[in-house]
Amino acid sequence: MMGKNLTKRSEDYSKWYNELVVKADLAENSGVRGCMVIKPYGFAIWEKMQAGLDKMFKDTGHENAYFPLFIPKSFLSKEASHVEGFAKECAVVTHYRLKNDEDGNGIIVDPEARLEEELIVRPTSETIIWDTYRRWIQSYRDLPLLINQWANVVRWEMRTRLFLRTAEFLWQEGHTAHATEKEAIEEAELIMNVYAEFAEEHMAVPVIKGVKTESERFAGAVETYCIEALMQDGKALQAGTSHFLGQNFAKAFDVKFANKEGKQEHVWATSWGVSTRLMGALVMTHSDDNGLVLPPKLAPIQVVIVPIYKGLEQLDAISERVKPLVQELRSKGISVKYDDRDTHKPGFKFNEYELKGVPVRLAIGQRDMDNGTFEVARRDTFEKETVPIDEVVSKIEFLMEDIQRNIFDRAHKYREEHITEVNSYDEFKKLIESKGGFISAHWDGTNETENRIKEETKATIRCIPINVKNEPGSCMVTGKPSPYRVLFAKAY
RNA sequence: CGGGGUGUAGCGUAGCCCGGUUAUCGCGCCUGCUUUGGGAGCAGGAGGUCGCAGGUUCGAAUCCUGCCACCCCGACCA
Repeated sequence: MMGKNLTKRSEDYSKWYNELVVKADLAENSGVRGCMVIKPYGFAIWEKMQAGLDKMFKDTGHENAYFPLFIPKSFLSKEASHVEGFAKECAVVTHYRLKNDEDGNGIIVDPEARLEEELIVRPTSETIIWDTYRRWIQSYRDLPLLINQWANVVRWEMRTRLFLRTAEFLWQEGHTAHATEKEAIEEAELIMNVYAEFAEEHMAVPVIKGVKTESERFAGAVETYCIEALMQDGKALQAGTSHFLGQNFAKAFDVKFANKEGKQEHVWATSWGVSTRLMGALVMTHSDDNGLVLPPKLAPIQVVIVPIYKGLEQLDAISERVKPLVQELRSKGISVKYDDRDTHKPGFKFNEYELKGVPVRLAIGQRDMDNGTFEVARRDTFEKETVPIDEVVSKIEFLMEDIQRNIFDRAHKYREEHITEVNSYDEFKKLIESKGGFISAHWDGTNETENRIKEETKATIRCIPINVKNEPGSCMVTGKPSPYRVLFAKAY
């Protein structure tokens, strides 16, 4: 089944999901158009992501709240570019009742039960939140308002992809209100940095921080900050966005506050979000042909212990030796599974936990019982080592750090090797089709050129990197002046 | 939404063009014995509204119509 060289061949991305991810038991298609079922093991990874992000939000002064799933249609149309961006992909609730059909067609929508105003299933919550904020904000003393919500949203996409673009997805969306423009911009930048830190420190996924060009910007934003990751097949993935919304929503929803001088001003806003798409990023960054490779910080099971035995007597003896080790590891906050199922052979279990990406595997059989050792195997490099019992805990503590660091370094090296500077459009076209990855090139700053490149090569400007160095040059397409290089890639 | 493709047991599939016994095979599942340091072997067994609804026909998995879902390409997008 496995071993089909998925990592190098996944320009056919469905291989990732239909063979690798699903067989690793993370998720499956639900049969509802474009929706997925996230299975327990996959959801456990998401819960760890949630916990990590949530702590970072709270540490930076944010609070959680919850807003309604349904948005009155009229709300959505208040911010012009916002509605334009989302109108084409909204699920709409028009009725509130079913009934038995008199002509025997079973249950039908009761035509009598039409809503006076249709409700939109939220594609994002800016509108309903800003309608609420209007009532919550009166004075500069009410600011800043720093709120996040964990929720599901629905976007009726024409085409869906497991994890990367499902019709319904789980995410967090932050919505903040500030007294000054400067403070709001700082908030948007802060969150971009939080996202980048989470991606790199927790997910071990290296990202490039940057801002979007006008055409890639969020509907209703003045500036969109983003983190961009590179997958093993050479395609880029937008992993998170943070938007400076200016006063667009404040004006559309009439959210004003009295400043210290008693004058009414519109507030300045941000919104930001990451979604279950991060699960896709995690899988497509680290996995190999044997299945998932999970960073220890996000692995639901960090250490699995597999006994190798003949007969229940041996199993009992092994269990006795394993028990105190499990206790000690748990007391150190390491999640351990002792798999003493008698229904599967050790070899089967080895493969199963590799498929699931468990970072460290311990095996113990008669040989180890006699020698007072465990066999310690790491998922990222497949290295195996025999370790004396009293060194096992420190070995595992070392591996938790080392695997986390190693898979980041590996992904980072790959990413660095796939950022190519290019000075001619011919070279650009060649590279985007062959090597892929990010291409750093000069662009004249116009929509027209960006669109032309997209039409001719399918590559888009992923971002203008935040730490871009001034390097005047000329646009690879038009030859017009360009102040710095931007990053292009084919993207998911 | 446009083009192409698919839907048969939990999973993967043969059969469909050219309608005709009891719908094929593998994995998985159940029972028993032997196994257990890298996905076990043998023997026996269970499991099917052939995506859904109509139609043609003596007879439909197979032909026709409609619908639904999924996959690929395009447009769109976290």
